Amino acid sequence: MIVVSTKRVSARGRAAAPESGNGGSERRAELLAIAADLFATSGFQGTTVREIADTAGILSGSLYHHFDSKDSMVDEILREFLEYQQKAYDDVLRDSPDARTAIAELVRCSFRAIHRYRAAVAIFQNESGYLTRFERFDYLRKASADIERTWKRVLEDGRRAGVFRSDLNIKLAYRFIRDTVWTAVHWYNPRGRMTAGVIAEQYIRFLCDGIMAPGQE
Amino acid sequence: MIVVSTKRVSARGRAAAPESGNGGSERRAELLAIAADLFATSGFQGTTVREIADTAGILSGSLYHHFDSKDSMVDEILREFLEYQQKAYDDVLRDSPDARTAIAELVRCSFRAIHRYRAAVAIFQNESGYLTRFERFDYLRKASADIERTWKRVLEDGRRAGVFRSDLNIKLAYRFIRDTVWTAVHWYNPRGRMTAGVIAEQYIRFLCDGIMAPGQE
Amino acid sequence: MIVVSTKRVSARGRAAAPESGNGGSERRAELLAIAADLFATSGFQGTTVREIADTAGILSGSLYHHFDSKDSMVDEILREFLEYQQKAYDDVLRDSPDARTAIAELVRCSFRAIHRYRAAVAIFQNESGYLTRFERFDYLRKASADIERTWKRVLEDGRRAGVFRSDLNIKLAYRFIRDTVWTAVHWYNPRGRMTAGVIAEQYIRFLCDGIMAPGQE
Amino acid sequence: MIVVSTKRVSARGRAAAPESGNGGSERRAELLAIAADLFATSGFQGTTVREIADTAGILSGSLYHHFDSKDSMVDEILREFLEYQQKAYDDVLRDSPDARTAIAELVRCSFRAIHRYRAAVAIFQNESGYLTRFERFDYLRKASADIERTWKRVLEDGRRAGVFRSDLNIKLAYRFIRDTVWTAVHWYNPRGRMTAGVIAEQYIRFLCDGIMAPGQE
DNA sequence: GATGAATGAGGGTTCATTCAT
DNA sequence: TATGAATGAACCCTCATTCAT
Repeated sequence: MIVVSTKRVSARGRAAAPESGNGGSERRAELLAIAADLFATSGFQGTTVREIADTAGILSGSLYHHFDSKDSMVDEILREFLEYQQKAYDDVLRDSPDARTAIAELVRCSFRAIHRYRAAVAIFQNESGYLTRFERFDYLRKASADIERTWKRVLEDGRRAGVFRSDLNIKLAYRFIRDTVWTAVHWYNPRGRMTAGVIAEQYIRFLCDGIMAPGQE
Repeated sequence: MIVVSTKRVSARGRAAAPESGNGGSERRAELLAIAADLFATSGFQGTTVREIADTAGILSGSLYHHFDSKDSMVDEILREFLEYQQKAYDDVLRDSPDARTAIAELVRCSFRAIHRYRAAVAIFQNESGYLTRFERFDYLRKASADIERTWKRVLEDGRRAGVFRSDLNIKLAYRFIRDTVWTAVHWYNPRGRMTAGVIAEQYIRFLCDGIMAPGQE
Repeated sequence: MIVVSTKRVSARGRAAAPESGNGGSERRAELLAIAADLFATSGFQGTTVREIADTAGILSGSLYHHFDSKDSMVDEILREFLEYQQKAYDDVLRDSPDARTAIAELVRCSFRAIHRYRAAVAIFQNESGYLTRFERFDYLRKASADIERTWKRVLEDGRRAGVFRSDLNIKLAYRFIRDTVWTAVHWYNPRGRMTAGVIAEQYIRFLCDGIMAPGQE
Repeated sequence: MIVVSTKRVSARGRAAAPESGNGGSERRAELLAIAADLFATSGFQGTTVREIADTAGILSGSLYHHFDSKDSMVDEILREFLEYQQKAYDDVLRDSPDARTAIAELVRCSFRAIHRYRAAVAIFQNESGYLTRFERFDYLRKASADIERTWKRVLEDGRRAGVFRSDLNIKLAYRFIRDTVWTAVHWYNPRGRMTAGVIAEQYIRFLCDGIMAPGQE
């Protein structure tokens, strides 16, 4: 019998290449989608490998033909999202003519991610704290830092250029925006009447102009 | 000092009163504080009863002299906070002369809660989804609805009175505010330079006026 | 071979079907027999899941691959026996030409059960009181009532027909017989010289004629 | 401070003399009665020390001022009953003019015990098997043997004297009688219409003459 | 006599994971 | 690829018992 993959990996070690070279198989993708939804809904720790398997209609042991471990599953889910997200943010930075546009584009782009990678975004929000306890997920910290840098750069540029208030507390503004935008993933309904795009526009308005009526102050 | 709720019976295991235990003792309060911190930091499921006991310097079994169960602990932690919070919100509604003031007071009052009940607020944010799976924690849903009603009433009043923009989407505005305010609990540092009060004022400013410089639009 | 009952849901913990497990496997039957013996010998509460597993040569956790819980094990053990027993009693009622024959057949049939389902009979005797505290085991009460009805019907028929003494206290006679017959399970030795059949005949004689020598009174 | 009693006793050791010399205090007797009832109803293992204490209105730790251990409680309960019972049986043996009378008296005397020491009798029936695993309760085996010897002697005498059937299987007859008589403790109701005395007479009739109508056979 | 806090061993159960088939 | 049986560690909780106050 020819041994193809090794997948030894003492728990929480690095990701041993799953089955035959890459993550291509469709079954894999299905399983990953199922896992992502469950992780997003019930939490990573709150989801058992058996639940994933049950939902997929197989036995829990069979999942290990596709993935090394539960950790590998989140890992893959998160990496895919983060790769997309970093590229998207970079594009915004490159293409925006001014800070006003850039901020708006970052918001739009974030809501697009919420739409496309809903489960992954939720997991990133909820489980980063837990996962970064393990070396394997150190990259989550780096990803957060990258995201933070992107937003702060735009905010600083805008303040310097007189687009944003001169007394703007960058750190606080960043947190304000980040929290309200990303937390939206928890209630966003992809099949609801409010599309991600519509919500994004409203949020941009909130962020830029606040909620007061003109003339009120 | 707030009077705790204590063992209201109901699902997830009969709540047999632990021997002699009651709501009074100081030890109880200590243990509860330890548990709250751990739940906030590591999640409810991510915290083991042994960890709580270890941190308290006793054996895990000894915890059950004071509490019926792990569930009872979160229950008590959450009830204390919610009781405080509901009263605080009611006071704001009663005492605010206009919507502008009311919104500002709600924000201040929320940040005071974040300061005083940091762990409980974090738990309420993070674990409501999980806990409301169990009958015993149905009241969390009700509490969320109460909070929502409070904010929305103020927003509607303000819009009607012409204080807030006439095209304000109440539902969306509520979520925008709620998410950014309450999520702050995750990074708020009670010993940091930015006090809860200072953050509150800045957030009020963001919410009311946005981040744009005057004249920009 | 009797078809087992298997996980009918109901109280005392949700009965989540163990992975893949079903009513068919031989391993299951082995494990059930081991558990039954231990429950009969040491009591249900007096038997630990670890003891069952040790006796079976596996780890305690592995039992849960086959059964939902300790409760499920007794449940299955008892249901199999009761199903058999009810059918057997019904057959006697249907086939007996007169009360004398019927009583004798009921005794024989009970001793056959003691022989075939020794452990289950002992558990039914010893643990019904404890188990019926839980909703899940309500059916034990019903089973007892069915058995009682069967015997009493025969006793009443016989008294009416003049086969049994006209002053026979049915209720007391039933208890007298039931207690002496079923309690025999505690000392009956399936490999002893006295077979179940022999004991049954002697017991029939005791019941019908007493122990006095003819002419004595 | 004057140390009066030692009560060290490594678990399941011999009974260290309880408090100041004897078992006289009334509180003791109350507590013992409570424990006996619970042991009889819920089993020895099925009764927790805390339940006993709760029923008595004290904390579980406080029980240990009266008794060395849970074991000591059953021990005392059983010893009192057995002492009474042995004396009673001896009296019967001494005073009965013939086997017929002796058997009847043994039955009456057993039902008197069931009435007076109901809980103890039930415990002796149900828990002997478990308790005799421990050295401390070896005397239970001896007590059973004594009881057996008493009955068998009467049965043998009666058979030899032609009072009982000449083909009587002594061993089986003993078990038949013992089981039916002692098991009655499980349903006997001291406040019911059927007094222990009445039941005894009926049982004597069953034992001696059986249930058949005269002339039937 | 009683309390209240704690111990320490053990109970039933869960769950990620392994592996022969 | 999947199954089914098993592992082993950990989890929440129980309970008899101890002991300072």
